[in-house]
Amino acid sequence: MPMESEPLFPPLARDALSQRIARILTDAIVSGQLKPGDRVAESVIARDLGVSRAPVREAGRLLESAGLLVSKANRGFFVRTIDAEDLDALYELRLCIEREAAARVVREGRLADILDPLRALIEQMVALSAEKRLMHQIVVDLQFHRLIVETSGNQRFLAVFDKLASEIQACTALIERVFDEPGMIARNHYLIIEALETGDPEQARSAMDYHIGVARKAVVEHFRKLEAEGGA
Amino acid sequence: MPMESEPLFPPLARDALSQRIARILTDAIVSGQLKPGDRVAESVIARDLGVSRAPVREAGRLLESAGLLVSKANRGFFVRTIDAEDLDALYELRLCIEREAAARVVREGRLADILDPLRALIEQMVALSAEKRLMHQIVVDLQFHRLIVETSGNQRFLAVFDKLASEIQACTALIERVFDEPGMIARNHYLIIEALETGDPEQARSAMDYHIGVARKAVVEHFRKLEAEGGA
DNA sequence: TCAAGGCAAATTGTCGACAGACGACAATTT
DNA sequence: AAATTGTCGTCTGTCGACAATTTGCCTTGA
Repeated sequence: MPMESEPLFPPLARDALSQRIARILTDAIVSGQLKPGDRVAESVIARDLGVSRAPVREAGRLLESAGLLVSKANRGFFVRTIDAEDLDALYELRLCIEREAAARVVREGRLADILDPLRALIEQMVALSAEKRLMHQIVVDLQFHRLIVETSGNQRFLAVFDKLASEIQACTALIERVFDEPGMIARNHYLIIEALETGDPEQARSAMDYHIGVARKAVVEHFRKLEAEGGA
Repeated sequence: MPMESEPLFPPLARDALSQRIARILTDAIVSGQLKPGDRVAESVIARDLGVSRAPVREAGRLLESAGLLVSKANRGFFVRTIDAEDLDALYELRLCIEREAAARVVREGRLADILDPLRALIEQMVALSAEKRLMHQIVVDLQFHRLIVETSGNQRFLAVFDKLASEIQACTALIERVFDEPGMIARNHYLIIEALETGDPEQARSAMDYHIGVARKAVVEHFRKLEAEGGA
């Protein structure tokens, strides 16, 4: 007899145009087709896609709350611009969350559940780094961190992280290659695992502090340079 | 000669319909007219208010990203339910943010800018506490904390705090009177100010830790009791 | 009596249309 | 020539209508 708890056919995601449209727009932003500050007019998108404006609008709101778009009254949506200061604030928030999440994972003894997946993700990163596929590497990087936050068991942490992650990913096209010391970033993640393995929440916390601190400094500096040259 | 930096006429904020509707719904939720789990049907609201469904929908999305509503596909909006575990996670997140914000305020020497307003807010709280106007007191309480987060200068912190605050406020109708030791909560805020005045970020951090920790425990316990008796 | 299936009401998802708001450019004044 | 005002096209905010989906009820059959 069939277990009804195991859906043989997942719900055939016809969940609505709006979600599909949101994905299309997201891809366009992440891939750099749409650049920060670009206007995203409902009517234009709707015409192009051959749908009415309603689902486009819906998708816009979705991406707005994801932090990828901003809307001005009576003017519609624009791709969110982000400056170095903003990025710095973002990373500081990320720090607060992940620091605590790492400590929680250790404290509640959940580390064993995810050690293997974490290691697998690092290996993926190393491989991608060797192939110079930075954008893809960043995705896996975020998956690594997400897994830790998810395992912390605090749903709120995860929600905030996901929002931050989507914004970070949206910057990928701008980041290009921040630092390319081959496989360095990837391998640095082993330090996090080691700290987690000590079983000491405080060490987990400070390892995460350090790791994110490094990324923060690198990314923010990179952005400051971009602003200095291309800046208004 | 007129200073053009001083606008004689402020921008005549004529919020869109959707914003007004969002406010109406928010009030209904905060005041307890709409209870957690209640259905909020677009069509019904639209009929009642005498507008079309579009702005109601918009308002729904707004409150969804504020965390007051949730939406199920093809089923519409429902007032968000919140359980003790969820509240606990919420307070843990709040802790992470405010702890760091307090430290930042001290570190960047911004305390002097807000000492007076903070004291004024505490006095308001004391007064409201004496009048047993708990719901109003909570609003002022949140303003106190918001001012600190705002002054920290990290926009991300503020954004997250505002979202959390709106959810906390939405629970007010359920919290009723958690603990009523007259003026106790209000006066406890002086401890925070004292810690901030030491100029030591670490003390600021731990004062905030303690303060929010107390609130967290009280609120969560209160909720557990509610669940135990009224629980499904 | 109860389960299965189907029908009807209600509600959301989507659409095309219209009026008002905004930005850009042209016309006008100083 | 610079600044102000008038005009126009484009886009959003809102609307009413239709299609698709869900839910609860009612019928039907064992």
